[in-house]
Amino acid sequence: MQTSDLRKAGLKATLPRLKILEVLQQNKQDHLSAEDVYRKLLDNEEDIGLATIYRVLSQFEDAGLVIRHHFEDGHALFELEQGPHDHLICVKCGKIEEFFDNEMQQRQRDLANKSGFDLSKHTLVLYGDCQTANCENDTKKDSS
Amino acid sequence: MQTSDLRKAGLKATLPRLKILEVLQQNKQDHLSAEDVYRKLLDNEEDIGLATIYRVLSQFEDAGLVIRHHFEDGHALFELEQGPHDHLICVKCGKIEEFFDNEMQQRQRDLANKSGFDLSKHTLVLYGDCQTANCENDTKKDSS
DNA sequence: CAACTGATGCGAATGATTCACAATCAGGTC
DNA sequence: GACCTGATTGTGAATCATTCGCATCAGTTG
Ligand SMILES: [Mn+2]
Ligand SMILES: [Mn+2]
Ligand SMILES: [Zn+2]
Ligand SMILES: [Zn+2]
Repeated sequence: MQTSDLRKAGLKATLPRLKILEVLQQNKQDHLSAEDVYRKLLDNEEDIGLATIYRVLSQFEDAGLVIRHHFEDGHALFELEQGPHDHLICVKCGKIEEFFDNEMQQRQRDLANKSGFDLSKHTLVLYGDCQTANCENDTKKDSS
Repeated sequence: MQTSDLRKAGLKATLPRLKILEVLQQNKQDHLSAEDVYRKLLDNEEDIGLATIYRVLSQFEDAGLVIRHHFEDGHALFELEQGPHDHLICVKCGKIEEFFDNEMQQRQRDLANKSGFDLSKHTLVLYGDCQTANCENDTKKDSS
């Protein structure tokens, strides 16, 4: 039960929070907007106010449970914290892939230090053409 | 004269466009919001509508004259295109430094290829504590 | 310098996100 | 278990950055 996850984060285990966490866990692989979460909850007969979703996602972010991204369109996308990784986004179909490269992380740390910064986090997004068969058709509209 | 820059980009050399371009050139080192540009123009007695600034900045972006960034707050910041470089942002004072690392770029290309992507651009931002004496006071856009 | 066409300026519209606040709930206390 | 109290929620209104609509205006071309 994720009740303990919430308690551990210093948050009361309320129903909205449990349901939102559940949606995030069921979509580990995706990057969801607040609206996406809202819709998925509605599909599940859970009518939770959009403002609550925004509030809870921010609380989760503060608690280190989720990561908020601002990819190129400026809108926020959320995902469950699952360890460090970076993103590869297809500029044609919008597909988002994840990857992790230790050597790159190391080099980033070195570069930051070289400028006198104490690195705390980073954002790396690679944009390109995924060149797959089903690209382009599937134009930027995935869910469920 | 930057009139030729605009013509070359296929844009009419109008006064608003020339003035906006001028502001960008006078602030090469900064990353300006549309509002910032608007204010700087007002300071210069140039009263250009904010909507025009947004429109022109987008046109400049399409023409490859400027780069639009969405750093963590989601709001757009613009800068004149001046060749590839990445950013280092102080999480305390908001200072933005630039750097370029060829080896990193190479590694990014390799990683993208490994996933079958044809890399077209990337975004790398390192966040950390700049640890300088005038950090924290200088708070450019911070509050709390 | 007239005509054509695109560009501007304004204010209204939009869309994502936040706020205000009264009603409700979770979690500890007897 | 009932009670209390502060935290949390739902609702709608408010905000903020950004975009649109449209009447007017200005560059460019010949
Ligand atoms: Mn991810
Ligand atoms: Mn820059
Ligand atoms: Zn694709
Ligand atoms: Zn600093």
